[in-house]
Amino acid sequence: MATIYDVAKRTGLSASTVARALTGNGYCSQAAKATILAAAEELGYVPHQAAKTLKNNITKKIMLCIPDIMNPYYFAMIHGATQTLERFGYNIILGYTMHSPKKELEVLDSLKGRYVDGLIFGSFDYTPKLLRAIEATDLPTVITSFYENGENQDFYDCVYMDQPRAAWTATEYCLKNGHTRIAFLGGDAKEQNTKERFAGYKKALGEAGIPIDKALTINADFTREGAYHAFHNFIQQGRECTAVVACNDLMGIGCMNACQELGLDIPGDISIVSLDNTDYSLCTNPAMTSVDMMQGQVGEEAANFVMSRILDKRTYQKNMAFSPVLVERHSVRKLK
Amino acid sequence: MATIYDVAKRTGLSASTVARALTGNGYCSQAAKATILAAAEELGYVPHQAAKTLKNNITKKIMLCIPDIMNPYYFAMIHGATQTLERFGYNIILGYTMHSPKKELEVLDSLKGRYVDGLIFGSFDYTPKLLRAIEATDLPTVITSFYENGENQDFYDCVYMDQPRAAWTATEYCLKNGHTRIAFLGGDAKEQNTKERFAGYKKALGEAGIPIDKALTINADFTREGAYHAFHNFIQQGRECTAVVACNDLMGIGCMNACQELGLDIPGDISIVSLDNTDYSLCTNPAMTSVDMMQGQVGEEAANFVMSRILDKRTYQKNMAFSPVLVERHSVRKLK
DNA sequence: CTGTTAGCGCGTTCAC
DNA sequence: GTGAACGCGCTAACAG
Repeated sequence: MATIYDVAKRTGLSASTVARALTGNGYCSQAAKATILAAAEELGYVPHQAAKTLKNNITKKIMLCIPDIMNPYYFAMIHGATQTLERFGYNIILGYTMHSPKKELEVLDSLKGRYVDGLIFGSFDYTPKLLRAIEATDLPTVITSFYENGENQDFYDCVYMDQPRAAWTATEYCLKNGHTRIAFLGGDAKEQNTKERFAGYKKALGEAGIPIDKALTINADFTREGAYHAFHNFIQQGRECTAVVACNDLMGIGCMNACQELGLDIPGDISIVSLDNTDYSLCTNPAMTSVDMMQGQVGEEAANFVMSRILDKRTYQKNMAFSPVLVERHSVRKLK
Repeated sequence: MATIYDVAKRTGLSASTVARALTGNGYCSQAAKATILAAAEELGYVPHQAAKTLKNNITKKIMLCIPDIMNPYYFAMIHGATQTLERFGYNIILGYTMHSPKKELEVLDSLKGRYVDGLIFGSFDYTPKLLRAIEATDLPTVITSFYENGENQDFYDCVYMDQPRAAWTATEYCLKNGHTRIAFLGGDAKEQNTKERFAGYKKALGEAGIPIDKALTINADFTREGAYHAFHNFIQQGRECTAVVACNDLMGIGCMNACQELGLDIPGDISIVSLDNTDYSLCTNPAMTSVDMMQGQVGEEAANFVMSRILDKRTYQKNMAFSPVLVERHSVRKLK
């Protein structure tokens, strides 16, 4: 690999002149610059990243940390973030926490080696402990949920979908179509994610004057299989509902699978609305009505937010919430 | 950030003793080691990655380059590679070539900055030019297709699914079930990927003594929408087939969408087999028979192959082909 | 067993 | 305008 010293030797100039010519910082005659550029080209000179980093502490890399690589929910986010960061000449390092709090802390700990300039972090469940670990990295950070730390909030931004509103939108749509017995199909009730979505569901029912029926709350695990079994049980226990709000597309599909097996028609017998609006909702038959969570935009803005912290050295907090958009398809029956 | 010098000062020992204690290379008394470890812990010392890299030229990063982030086909591959590399303490840097030859060359060129130790590269279309660009990176490389360069093959490995065999398997399955008018739904006929799959389709028909009918070849673009329109046209032009071999799940689903809209029953009127076996094939109704391309294993082995080039300094070529496995579901009618 | 020294490649002083 | 010199943090060679 050619270094600036090779270029210096070739041109008869010194290494520091070469450095100035190449970076554009400091004085350098036009003539010298031209010969240097030509020589660099000839030698195939490319600056050594590690040497630059050691000098300026700039890695040109951002870690994007997500709970689950196989979940299509995150595809659009990765896409959006990648596209935006590329314009800044930044690369993404993928972090993968496998839905495990322990793994999250491990990944964050490894970041202390300063091999990235910033962090975009997605989790199902923010805790004070997690936030402390994020703060300890001392990295410009954006989290993809809204979370109030209580104390110091300035070290991270929130770019997120308004989760309660998304669930509210789905529930409200069922109500508007005349449904009153609406089941909620969520994940672990203790995780922030499910809590927020449940809150939106509850709010919509409350506004319609319908009390919460605990028997209509189903807790699964955000997977198709999990939801399939959970909904199968639900029906076999004799529970009755005319509509289901599923907390993600995967669970919406699991629910559909169960209905098909049990001979229940969709939307004739059971209506389904899910959250996410990934491509999965186009694959089902009938196509599934789903609430778009705009993960592409979340990824883009999250990237813009980290970059503004890095480039403009912003040190105060900025948050940005997106509002969900319901995409109507054919999985909900109009009762009125 | 604490450095070894901070630890040295704290313990009253020299920086090199600290380095030896921390890396485990070279002599260091147990007593010294204990105090050093304790001090390092206290100070929250973490080695600076860039400094290490500058010294040993080891980045502990692999670039994984794929054509399309939104395509679920690649997610199992990312997953497999990530899991394997993690065991080696390696991270993935995501490269995204957007299905564009120009972008591929750009990404490869950027790699000359030596910010990764190895490369796993996926493309739809390998060309001599592309291979030359890969060779120019001078990086241990695995490509996820089989491609014969003609000249120097030693600088890269191939870890791949046997594509012709995958298409052969799908076609053979239709034949075995009594179908004879079988359409081929592929991508751009000029790209290696579609060519290989078409070859398998052709071989299966040939073995059954059925001539290729050009009218039954449909060229779309590997997307759901593209396949939807292409198949819609196909039917409206009055072309007739009893089965379709779709080159990926997305196109299989597009084909299903078209059938549903045209009032064609699946599998009653049209049978569909696709390649990929992503989670998408479980979302449809009926569930889609699909050929598993084992992308998870491809990702894992590709990672193992790069690592063996890096760690064991292997310089000769190794290739590995996987054989596809058909996963039978309910989208194909048994005519006999 | 430990400390001194030098260098990885680059960028930024500071003299000239 | 340009070059010499130094340091980012770490490691390896050598000397003690």
